[in-house]
Amino acid sequence: MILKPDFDLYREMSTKVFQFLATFSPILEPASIDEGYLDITNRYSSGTPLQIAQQIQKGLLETLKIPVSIGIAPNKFLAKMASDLKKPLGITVLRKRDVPKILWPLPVQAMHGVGEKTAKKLKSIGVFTIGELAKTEKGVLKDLLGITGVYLQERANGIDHRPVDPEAVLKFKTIGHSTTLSHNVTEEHTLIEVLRKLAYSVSNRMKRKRVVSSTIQITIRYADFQTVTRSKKLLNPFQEPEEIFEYAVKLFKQHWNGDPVRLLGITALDVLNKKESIKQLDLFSYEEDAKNEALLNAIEQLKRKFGEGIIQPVSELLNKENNHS
DNA sequence: TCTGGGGTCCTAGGACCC
DNA sequence: TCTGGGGTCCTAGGACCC
Repeated sequence: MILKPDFDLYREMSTKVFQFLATFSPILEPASIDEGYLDITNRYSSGTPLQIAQQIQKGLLETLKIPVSIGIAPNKFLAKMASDLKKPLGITVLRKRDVPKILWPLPVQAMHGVGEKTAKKLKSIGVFTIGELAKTEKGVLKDLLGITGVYLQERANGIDHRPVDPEAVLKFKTIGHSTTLSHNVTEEHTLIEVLRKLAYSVSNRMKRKRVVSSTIQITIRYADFQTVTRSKKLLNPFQEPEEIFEYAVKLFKQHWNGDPVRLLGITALDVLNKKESIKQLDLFSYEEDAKNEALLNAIEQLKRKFGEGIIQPVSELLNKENNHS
């Protein structure tokens, strides 16, 4: 039976699930529409971790008819791995001391964060399992994969210092919309009309979330699936649909090579809370600018007289006193 | 498996500055 | 006229995830 997806419904259910989870601990970090981390350290009054997990699983199944799998572990990585071990309606405890026995025999691809490309690179140096990854020297992995390699090696050893961050949802960085066209399109005016619709969607979402952005990006996917992104940082923050449309069209006309297009997208990068952006403007009002200039001049003079070393103490003092005079 | 839509994080080169 | 060593910002793309 083929059904149409209904993302409004999924989002609504997702909100209910997270509201329910929040009753167990305020330290809740949604990781996607259907996954999240809950820090229940110091929440033992509600029961043991296993009892809490059972309450969550039972509660969600009975009230929302949502079956979930839960991983209980000392950090985010192990919890995620644990939740994947038993899949429908599982509860899995993964202790750090059990990592060698449970995780190490698994192929590297089973690790959260290792995809096809990384697995292939690891294979090229003879690393096939999580255990082999855990025992590989960090320097070797850094050369092969950069900082990601260092993180992966730590995680393969059960180490993950990332906190569960309930503020993370508020720190979203991009808002974008894209659409795959029903057929490949070559007519410019048709493509521009698509950009107009996308611009309005992006603007709507930005307004709902009360953010502005000063960097716009467009995505063009050609018939052969080759995908190109082009971005531009602008002088002033934007939020209005007509602004977004105008800049998007500009970028599109500059960079479209005329070939048939399969997908178009517009994304606002580096989005900023509107309140914060106003605050920043306030800080740099003319009056403040004048004060800052006087301050910078004073610092310059001190630097000339006493050398670079004077800068640190002065700025620390200013921070401490919170008094620019 | 001929591939939807929404994201995050990391890398790297070039322009520019002191 | 060219040079070293340190840094930031902007832009484009890759890998990965749900």
